Amino acid sequence: MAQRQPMMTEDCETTCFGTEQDLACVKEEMIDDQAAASMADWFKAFSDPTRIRIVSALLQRELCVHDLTVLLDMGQSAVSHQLRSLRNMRIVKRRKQGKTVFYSLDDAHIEQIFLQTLQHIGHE
Amino acid sequence: MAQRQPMMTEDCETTCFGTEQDLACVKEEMIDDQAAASMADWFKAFSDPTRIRIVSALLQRELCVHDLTVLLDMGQSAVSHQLRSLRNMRIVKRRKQGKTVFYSLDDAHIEQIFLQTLQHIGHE
DNA sequence: CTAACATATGAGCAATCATTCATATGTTCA
DNA sequence: TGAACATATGAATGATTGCTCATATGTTAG
Repeated sequence: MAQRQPMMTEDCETTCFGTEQDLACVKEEMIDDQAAASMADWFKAFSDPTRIRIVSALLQRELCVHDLTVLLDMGQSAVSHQLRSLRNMRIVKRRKQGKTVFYSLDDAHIEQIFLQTLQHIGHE
Repeated sequence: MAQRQPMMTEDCETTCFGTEQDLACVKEEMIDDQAAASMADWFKAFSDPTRIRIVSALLQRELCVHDLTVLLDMGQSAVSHQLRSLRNMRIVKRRKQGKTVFYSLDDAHIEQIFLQTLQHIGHE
């Protein structure tokens, strides 16, 4: 625990390869905290099976909430909650028509990201 | 709550656009549950700022655990725990050299995914 | 062998999350 | 207006997560 302080000075040049300068250089190129948080949030939006399935359905066409509950075989409230977070992340948008609310994708890149990831997962 | 049963039969053709057949067709094309879970897990691996920062550092070069703790300004245990989950997801691999363990990326696609996402987040 | 070091890991804890339940809002139809 | 419907939302709850603390494992030097 108290080994952190002495490490910074000299040891690092001997134990790990690279000098302090090299480390500083890596730090310079690293993503900043805010960007890291944004990026994590973006991935987090897709980090749940229910949301993945919703996006997968909406990739095919616009759908109302009820149809999504049927497709996902889930309660209306659960679907609605997830749609809200997808909406907050600007992944999904809504269109109201009478009593019904239709949801569709709000981001042109999603299909590409989706297919790319599917392919990546595919060969495992 | 009890409105789900009657919905399935006729209402859907009137309230939401599309017939039951159309819905069945969407369901057919939807991602299956297992693939949805895999995909969610993959995204989950990148859904935390600490892991994003680790990957960001490793994108530049191989690094030992200690150097990562310095770069991230975090406790050794926290970094080690996150490295383990990245390792379990095959995002990161390790190479042992004496006392030191060096980590590096284990997936060629990560840089592409990373840059693509950064670009996506960028214009907001 | 022992001491110092580098990393890994299990338990505990606070925070976040996904779902359910109950209810609210808003729309259409009679 | 009132009833039925479609969706949204707040509270409660169980599960998961990310971190800390303490300690274990493994390595090297003396």
